[in-house]
Amino acid sequence: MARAAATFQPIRNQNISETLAAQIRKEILRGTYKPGDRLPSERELALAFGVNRMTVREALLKLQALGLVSIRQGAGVEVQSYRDTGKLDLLIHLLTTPDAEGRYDARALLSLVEVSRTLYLQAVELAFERMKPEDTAKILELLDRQITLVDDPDAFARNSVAIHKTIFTAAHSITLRLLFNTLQEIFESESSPFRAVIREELRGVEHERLLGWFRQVRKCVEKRDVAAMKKLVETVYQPENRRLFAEFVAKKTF
Amino acid sequence: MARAAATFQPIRNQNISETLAAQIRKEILRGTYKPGDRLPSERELALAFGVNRMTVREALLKLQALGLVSIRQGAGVEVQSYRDTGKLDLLIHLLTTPDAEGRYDARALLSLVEVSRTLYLQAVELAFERMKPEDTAKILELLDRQITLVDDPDAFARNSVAIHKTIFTAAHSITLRLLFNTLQEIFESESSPFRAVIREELRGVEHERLLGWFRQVRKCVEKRDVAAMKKLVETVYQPENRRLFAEFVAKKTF
DNA sequence: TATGGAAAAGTGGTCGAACCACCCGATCAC
DNA sequence: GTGATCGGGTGGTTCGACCACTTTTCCATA
Repeated sequence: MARAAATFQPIRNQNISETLAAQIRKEILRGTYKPGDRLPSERELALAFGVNRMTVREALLKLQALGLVSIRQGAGVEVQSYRDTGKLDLLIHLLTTPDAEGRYDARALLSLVEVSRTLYLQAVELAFERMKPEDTAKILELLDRQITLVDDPDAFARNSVAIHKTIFTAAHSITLRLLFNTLQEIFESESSPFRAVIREELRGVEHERLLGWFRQVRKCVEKRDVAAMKKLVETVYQPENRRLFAEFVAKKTF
Repeated sequence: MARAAATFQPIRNQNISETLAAQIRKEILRGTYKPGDRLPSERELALAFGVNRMTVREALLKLQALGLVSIRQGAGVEVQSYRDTGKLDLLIHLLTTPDAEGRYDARALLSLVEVSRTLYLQAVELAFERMKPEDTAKILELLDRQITLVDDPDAFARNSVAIHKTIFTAAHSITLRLLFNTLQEIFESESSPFRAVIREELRGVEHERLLGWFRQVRKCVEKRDVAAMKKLVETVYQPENRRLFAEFVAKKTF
């Protein structure tokens, strides 16, 4: 009954427009189309892909929402420099799309970790200040569950995301919450190097040390000890715990 | 020649689909449709608005991208709780859409200021560590220009955004850059209470004090003095400089 | 009576063709 | 050179139809 379900989840309905968007997005991020270039017209793309123009339109609108292209009636679809106009939703694609040489951008991943650390520290600070009894209860419950999951990497990762989400929720800051929602898919995505690096690093940590860390977190939450909690968070980001990550970044791409 | 242009910029092409999206979005944020409710079918909406179903589809896709609704083939369009699924792009709409009683959400604005402060401090820290000669030059140039604009609130605000953008760029962190891009429209939006509050607060500050602040910033940039710079940034967020803002927030909504 | 499953109705997804609104470059008249 | 005009190409919108999927209904069956 309480046993975790088998987590079926293979099927995914491949929207044609989403498939198209992914394909074009990939070409742009790989550099096939450079900023300033004009994409083929909707009619040409429809012909080339063998789909209806409406479907192409929907795909292009998605790229526009990401800030990858600008669409102007009369003029065509122009590729933009994503550094100048890209939205945060683009980040997951930057992390999961290899460049022309098949390598992933390690500096992008580093920048995400840097910002995550900052946001996490702020979330902790606000949460410990504002959280309500039900918030505390839920965090404690998830922490207790986390300790039982050290042997199941996937369940561990999922519960970990749930803990973070609860902390961000407890901060009662809509901006932080929306930010978390936007970044969440990166943490959850299987194809994201983020998950891969985390999993690899966890492999090198002894169970007992990991359990100890979570027990300490639990104490902090119970006592509402912000300072101690922040220190605990910081330890996660300390260089000695980021060995593999540092190696990746040292190579710039991986 | 070097005189600032008159900054014409009124015209804006109102896509029908964007107009539709705005209208439906407004109803959702006002609470006319609550999480779990189903929106009228695409055919019904098309009939009601007197437009084609395709146009309705595009509007709904935009709302889906914001995380406001979930669309499933066969089932309809379901309104979601934006706290759980909303993306960061939704924030500007939360700030600019009044509730059923015509008031704006001051807590949302407060949360944005809190997060902005944190991100800004991190951007400064990274920028001062990584910025290249051309970054420094551009920042100094914009700072010099800023000092000449104290009498023109609009130009002042615009140049201010440009300065922030350059600092975020100098941080050479793609995550921070995309984050800035996503939040930028809030800072620039005329209909955003953000601009209104900033303008109101600036009105109460003596020119000489404002100029002094920017001169100090300039020195920090020249000497790459991170600590001093961060202190300067902090002064902006100190309570005594947030009087009006605090009053707004105290009323919860305004 | 409870259950399983087929049928029906309603939903979003895709299609094709046509027309409208707009941008841009070529051409022309001055 | 300058400005106006025009035509071709682009995205924006419309229409009507069909496909794929979900939900509901309801009937045959155990």
